[in-house]
Amino acid sequence: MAKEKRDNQTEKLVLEAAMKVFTQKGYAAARMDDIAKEANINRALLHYYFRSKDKMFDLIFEQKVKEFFSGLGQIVFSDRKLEDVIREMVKHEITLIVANPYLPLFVLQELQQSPERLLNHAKASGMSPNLILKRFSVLVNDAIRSKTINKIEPGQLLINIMSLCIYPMIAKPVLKSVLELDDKKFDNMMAHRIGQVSEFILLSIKPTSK
Amino acid sequence: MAKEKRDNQTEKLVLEAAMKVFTQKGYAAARMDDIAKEANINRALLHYYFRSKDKMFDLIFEQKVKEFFSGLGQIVFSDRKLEDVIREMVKHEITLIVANPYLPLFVLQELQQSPERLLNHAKASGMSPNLILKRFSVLVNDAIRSKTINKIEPGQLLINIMSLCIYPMIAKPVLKSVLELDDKKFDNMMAHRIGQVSEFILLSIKPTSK
DNA sequence: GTCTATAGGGTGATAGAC
DNA sequence: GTCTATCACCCTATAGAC
Repeated sequence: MAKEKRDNQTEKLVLEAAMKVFTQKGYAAARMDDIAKEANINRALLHYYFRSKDKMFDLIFEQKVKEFFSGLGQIVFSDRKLEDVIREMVKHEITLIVANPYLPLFVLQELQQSPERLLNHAKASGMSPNLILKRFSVLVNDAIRSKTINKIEPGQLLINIMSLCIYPMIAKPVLKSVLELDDKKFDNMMAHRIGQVSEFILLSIKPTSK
Repeated sequence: MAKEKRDNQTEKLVLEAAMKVFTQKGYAAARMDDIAKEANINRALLHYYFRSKDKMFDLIFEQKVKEFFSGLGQIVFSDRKLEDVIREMVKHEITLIVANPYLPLFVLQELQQSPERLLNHAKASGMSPNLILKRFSVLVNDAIRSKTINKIEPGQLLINIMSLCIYPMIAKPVLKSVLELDDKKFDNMMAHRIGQVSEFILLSIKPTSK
């Protein structure tokens, strides 16, 4: 029972351990030994399941990039009006990020080293970032034309939304210190931001002269 | 002339090379050999000037944290009205970051590994992040009381400002791909954002019923 | 101050017993 | 499938000649 029930569960176990170590330390600082210990497993077994550190990393990175981008597509391509789309985007992004605190920094860090990986992986997720922008632009420009919102460049607005959702978690150590929060209070603050950020954005694009 | 004029210039040369390599690759992935080559110098010389990789790193990291935080203090403690303070903050942050593209990701990445370093270094810069927040809160709360702006939590507003300025550079590879920009156009876009972001923020906090 | 050579420790990967 | 032992390489750091 101790040594048998595992089999193909082990692979999953190892992947989770690797995910944790890679995302927290980055590729270069991650040690095969860290991953092995995290999974309560022998170092040699890692190579038995996934030939090399590189192979393991690629597997995880690809999956994480998908997580990072997918979901947005569904929201943007729904038939909701812009205001609700924005609310949904903010809620989706912040929720995802609170559940995966190390994800954004990890993805962005590794992406600097080899930016070309982005396109491949994102496309493999069935929803390219470009498509999302194109659709979002249509929504924004329609809203501008119908005077539902103020004039704003769709690309800038999209950047603003992402920034407001993602950056705070990346800067967690700074913010914890500056705002004098412990981990629990920090998470509460992030949840609180779902409403705050939506309001902040919607107030900004609301037509000035009603 | 080739081997002599250096002397104490070499130290500076090496620090610049180290800064470049460390900020681009992070501590773990940075190689002493990379730094040596970047500085056109022998590997052993690095240890002659700065005993170890760690010592070198600390020196650079401390300086970069200072860059990251200083300047904000002067702006916040000036006598300008909130609107101008915000404009100045945005301009200062984006300008600093465009000039040091790898700085934010580097600082934030290394900060995750050892968050406690933040307080020491930030305080050593003579302007603790906490002080900045305290002062900023006074400005915001005064403006709220005098109906100059809408009600908003000062901490949230500060986070928003930082997010909108810093995140885009961290996500540069993603944005270049999504917005289909080359390096030159990306820098132009960031410069363009100085005005865009200021407007975005000020519109959001502007009193609704004038 | 600057170089070459090398020590010393760590890390990814493999061989081979069970 | 799982383990121990070990190889081969890489990287930091130092010793010592010049």
